[in-house]
Amino acid sequence: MDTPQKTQISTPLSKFEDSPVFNYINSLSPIKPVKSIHVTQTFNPLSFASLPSIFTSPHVSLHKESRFLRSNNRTDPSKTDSQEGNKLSTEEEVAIDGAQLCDNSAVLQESFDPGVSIGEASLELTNESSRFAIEIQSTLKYDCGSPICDPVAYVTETKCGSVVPFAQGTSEKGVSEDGVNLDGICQTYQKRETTGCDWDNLMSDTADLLIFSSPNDSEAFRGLFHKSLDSGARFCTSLISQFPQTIEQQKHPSLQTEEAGELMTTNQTQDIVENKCRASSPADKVDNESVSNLYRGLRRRCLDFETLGARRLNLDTGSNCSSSGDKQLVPVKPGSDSLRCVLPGIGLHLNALAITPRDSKNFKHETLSSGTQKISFPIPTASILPLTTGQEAFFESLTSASAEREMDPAENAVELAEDASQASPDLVNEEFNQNSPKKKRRRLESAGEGEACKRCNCKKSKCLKLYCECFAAGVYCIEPCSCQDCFNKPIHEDMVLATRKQIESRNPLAFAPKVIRNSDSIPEIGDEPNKTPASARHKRGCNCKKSSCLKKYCECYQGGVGCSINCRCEGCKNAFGRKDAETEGEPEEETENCEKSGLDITSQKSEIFNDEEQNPVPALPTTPLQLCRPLVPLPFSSTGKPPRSFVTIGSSSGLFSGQRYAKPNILRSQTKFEKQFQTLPEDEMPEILRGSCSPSTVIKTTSPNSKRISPPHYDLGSSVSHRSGRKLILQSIPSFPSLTQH
DNA sequence: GAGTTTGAAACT
DNA sequence: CAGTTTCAAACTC
Repeated sequence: MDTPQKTQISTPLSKFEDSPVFNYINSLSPIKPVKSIHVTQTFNPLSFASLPSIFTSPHVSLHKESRFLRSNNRTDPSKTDSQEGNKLSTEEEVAIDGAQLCDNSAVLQESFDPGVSIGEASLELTNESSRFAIEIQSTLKYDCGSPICDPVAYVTETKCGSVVPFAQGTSEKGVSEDGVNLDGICQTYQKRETTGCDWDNLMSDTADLLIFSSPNDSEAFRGLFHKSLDSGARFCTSLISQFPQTIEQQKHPSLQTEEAGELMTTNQTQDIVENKCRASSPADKVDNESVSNLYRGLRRRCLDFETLGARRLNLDTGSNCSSSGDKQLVPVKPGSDSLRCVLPGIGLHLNALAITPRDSKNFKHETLSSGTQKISFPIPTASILPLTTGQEAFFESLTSASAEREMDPAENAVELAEDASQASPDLVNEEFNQNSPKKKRRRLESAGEGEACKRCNCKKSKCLKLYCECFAAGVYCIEPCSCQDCFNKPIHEDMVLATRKQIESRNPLAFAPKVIRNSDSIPEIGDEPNKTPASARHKRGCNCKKSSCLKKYCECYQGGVGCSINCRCEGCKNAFGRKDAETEGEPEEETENCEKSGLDITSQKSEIFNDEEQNPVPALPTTPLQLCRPLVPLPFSSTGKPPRSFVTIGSSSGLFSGQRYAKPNILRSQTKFEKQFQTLPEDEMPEILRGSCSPSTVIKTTSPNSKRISPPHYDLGSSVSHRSGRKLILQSIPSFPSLTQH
């Protein structure tokens, strides 16, 4: 019955150790560090089979999942207690949650405590990571199929004294099985329960949000990674700090450090819960839930960071978060895409920068298709890493998994548009799976044809007409091009510029992106269903007659956007959004917007952006984002090159960020257009906003500033769902304080 | 890899 | 603006 861990770790519980319930719980599962693999599993059920034995059971996930589900159900009397099979009652689970919270705090403390031993820290972290993964899984509701639960482990591991009460609280009905003091128990229990419930509810309720949020998290990770020295913990801390610190600070004024911040996460939550519990009114409970949800979302993010931080800790013995796990970062690194195609001397046009969901899509596609890859991924990584400890590997895998996770959720829930960030995953994937032909192919594509690295095959146009993709994209032809008699080279700059000028004179928007994408709304081109981002449309529309807008012949389709009223296509079946669908209910605002944007100089029809309408696929009710997204299979498969000219409008997206690419010679004439487009983001923004929802599609890792509006009804959730983790946090912050004050 | 299909670009 | 031609990508075999 007594696990070694229990003896060692659960000192505070001594009082309650004797309780049958407690013992029972302890007996259920020895504490085991959970491997990050779970995360992967979470997003890819298929991968379960391939899980290495190394990792502790998927059961945990199952348990957690069930746990969350239950929590959800809790509100709903008709909850299904498949979990009853798990020997832990709901209350127990609640207790576990509470324990978990405590554990988290403890873990955090320890992990960031300089004095803490690495091994210990890593263990803690591992658990945390596992939890995190589990939670994610739960959110996704993947059924792991295993009843086994680690929740116990939480209890056992819990270093918080609070755990005890929580365990006691297991008697939800107020009856203490142990005979423990009911008063204390009840109170504690209520707190715990609330906490647990809230968390659970949050998890389950916000499953959608989570899905979306994870990308955000990923972004956050990326951000962290980018800040090589910045620790994830710090990031988390900052996030946390934004939260109603008041409460926590009041209690822990001294907590200013990262550690404190993390602690605050849990502590605050508890405090809030406490307060809520004290307020017995149902209304309060509701509020509490929302608050807790907020916390939860926060916590989730924090966990990610925490994990990272932990990982760092492992890597950097002694130095907290001093250095970020580069390995993780590398894969996640948003800028990776840029690396691919950066070719010195080659100018990059806005169009070129514009898009490129494809790579990322491909990446996703591959990953999804082969569940094993994801799973295997962590292992190789671990092996690659110098890390000797399994935990290290674990962290590594976790990290990578988290990175993938970002993408997966998006895919699963809805097709999220891809960003540069995704491209990076692509790289990662490639790195780890170089063996597969697909990857190779992709690599070639990305390397040679990537957005910035278009390759043309012109024979008669001399690459000085829009026929030439390179030219159209505003880039010089480069080695990979198979063009003949090419004049689109720096050597012929004058000619190129002159030609461009000529073309522009004929059509000022000739070099403008054909598809304007909101950075946030980039549709995924992968195999997943897509939706057209509300803000993204082909400016001029297509004219397809035979392809039904289902092939790349269609510029709209190629661009990953739905057809609009601007299109003159026949028999439109654009997976990203059919013309007819769009026409049915497009707001006229769009038109205004377009006109304002100046893109419509050519008197192009206004773009219509209503994903919902366009997308026949029912949106997920819970998440605003989901609502917007169409679940259309992603058209672009691995091979797709980026569409000719797409512009991602957004803070981070390629368009402007793309300028980072050296754009030496390229067509200075462009500047005019560039200016135009630069204005676009803002102009477009209204469109985005107008769109019932910004297509959750995207996760622009790089765009912290992306303008976006959270859907009206979702206070917390909406904010959470948005891509940029920071952004989300900020949004949530305002609401949060008010809630906490309750 | 060659040939066909397709639709945008260019031209009239 | 509409019709035709040119062109190169996308696609098929």
